Amino acid sequence: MNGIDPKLTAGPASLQRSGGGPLWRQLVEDLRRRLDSDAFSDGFPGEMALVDEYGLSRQTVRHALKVLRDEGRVVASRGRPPRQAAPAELAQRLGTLYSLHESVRSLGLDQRSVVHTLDVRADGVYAHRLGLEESTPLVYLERLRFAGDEPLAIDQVWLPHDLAAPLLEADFSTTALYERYSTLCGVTVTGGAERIQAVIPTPHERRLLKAEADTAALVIRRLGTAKGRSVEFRRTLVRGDRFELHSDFAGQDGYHLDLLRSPHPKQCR
Amino acid sequence: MNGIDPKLTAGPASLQRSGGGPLWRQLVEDLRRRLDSDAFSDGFPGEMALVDEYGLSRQTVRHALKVLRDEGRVVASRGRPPRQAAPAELAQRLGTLYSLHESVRSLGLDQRSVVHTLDVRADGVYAHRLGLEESTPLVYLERLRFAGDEPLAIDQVWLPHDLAAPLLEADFSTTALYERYSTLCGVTVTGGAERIQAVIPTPHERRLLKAEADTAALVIRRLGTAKGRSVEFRRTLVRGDRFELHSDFAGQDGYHLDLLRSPHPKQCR
DNA sequence: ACTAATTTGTTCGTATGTATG
DNA sequence: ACATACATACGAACAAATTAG
Repeated sequence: MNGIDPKLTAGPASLQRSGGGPLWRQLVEDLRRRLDSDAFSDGFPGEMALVDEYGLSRQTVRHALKVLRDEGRVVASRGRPPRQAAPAELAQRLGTLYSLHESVRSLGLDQRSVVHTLDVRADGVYAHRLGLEESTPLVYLERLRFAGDEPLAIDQVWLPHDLAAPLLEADFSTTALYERYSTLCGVTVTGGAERIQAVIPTPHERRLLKAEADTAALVIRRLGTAKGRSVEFRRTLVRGDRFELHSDFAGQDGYHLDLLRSPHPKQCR
Repeated sequence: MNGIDPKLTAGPASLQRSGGGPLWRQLVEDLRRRLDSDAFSDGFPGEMALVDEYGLSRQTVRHALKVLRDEGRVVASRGRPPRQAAPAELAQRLGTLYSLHESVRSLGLDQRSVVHTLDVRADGVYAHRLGLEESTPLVYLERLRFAGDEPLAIDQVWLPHDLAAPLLEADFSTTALYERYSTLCGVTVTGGAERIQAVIPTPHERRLLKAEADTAALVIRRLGTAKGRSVEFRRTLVRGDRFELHSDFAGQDGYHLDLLRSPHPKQCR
């Protein structure tokens, strides 16, 4: 019937009434595909528009939209005439690193950063981690992040130069990389993965962090993606004596990185 | 009308058609209460049974059941004559510590443990963490856990003696605390919280773990709850050179503790 | 092994009340 | 006031899977 590959069109795909799984799930996947391919840049369709477009009931459309809202990809509020797409809905709960930022902010502390390096370079290792050729130029940003007066983390970020070139002129002393990546380059990190390890900082790192000799640290490595492409590799070294992860698993909250309440627990049985 | 306090009965409470919030939420709370008070031990009622029992529509009942399914307290599938309750659905995705167990098992490694201590003691600090009087007797279990030949973690557990007394006769060399806590004591851990920190092991701990001098470690402290009561405090010290946390945040997978692929990454920029 | 009954999963239609722009 | 959208709730129908006989 439809000769065009639905994966390559911005319009709606035809849904299978049977055998293709629940209709609402098919709708979710199709809308995700269209969101990723930058359809809806002129406004997300309303519920009734989707009902007409796909030939589904309102309840089914609503079920699909609820999934997208829960994912944070669509925002909605009562009475808004069209629906509002949220592909530029700045970093919501993007894993642990974002919760670090929120944790520090919620304590009323400054989010200062000192930029150590901001340049363009070729680095085969990190280009490879971003899924790029080894000679691909990368924007490299290295900062020392503070919470109030004390240094808390060393942050190293590698970004593809073809996307991140405008950032070379930006000021990162207030730690708003994602905001600038989005507004200056049109790249909004919406997914990815993090790996967290316990390590002992090198003497150099320890000096930068002003940490005691017997202090461990958390290394967080993040690969951030946008629209299916890897757009960020980040390595953050967080002082282990000031931060910890915690999680409730009665609900399904996931993990958050928070400031410790006690100043220096060290072993702290 | 109903002279008996509904909080103390195993039967259904009467729901308020207005003023008591959404009917489905009242249903959820009432079913949670009944699950906690060990009703349904002879089988969870089906959808239609609940429709009759509470006088609601099937959709409203299903809405409530969906919440309970998402919580993991109820499982369901098509065609199964009654519904199946899952209050004894042994440790499903109980946070990071369980994923450690799964990670080691999925690599085909033995889960041996060497029990260092298993006794009854009073410890004000840990009794307090369990929400008990400081003089309350606790069952204390300390094990060294292995994955294959190498030691991976030191595990210390404190349990209320009035619940865990039968465990004093059990064998914990195969690391199945939760299974035995459930079958021998009728206590099934269903919720709780974890805190994770990076630390440097003490020399004693380092010797037990056979770790190098420049190895950091993760401390995981877990407070486990069952039916609203704290039933477990656990401190697990995991070798930082063998384990790491990782997480995808495109979906909402949460964090998992996994064995590292590389044998000794140490700093591993 | 087959059929029929049961039960859940999914979707539709419909309706009321509420909140927002 | 009005349109739009959300939340809730009910009823009905069919599909899919399981169990009972």
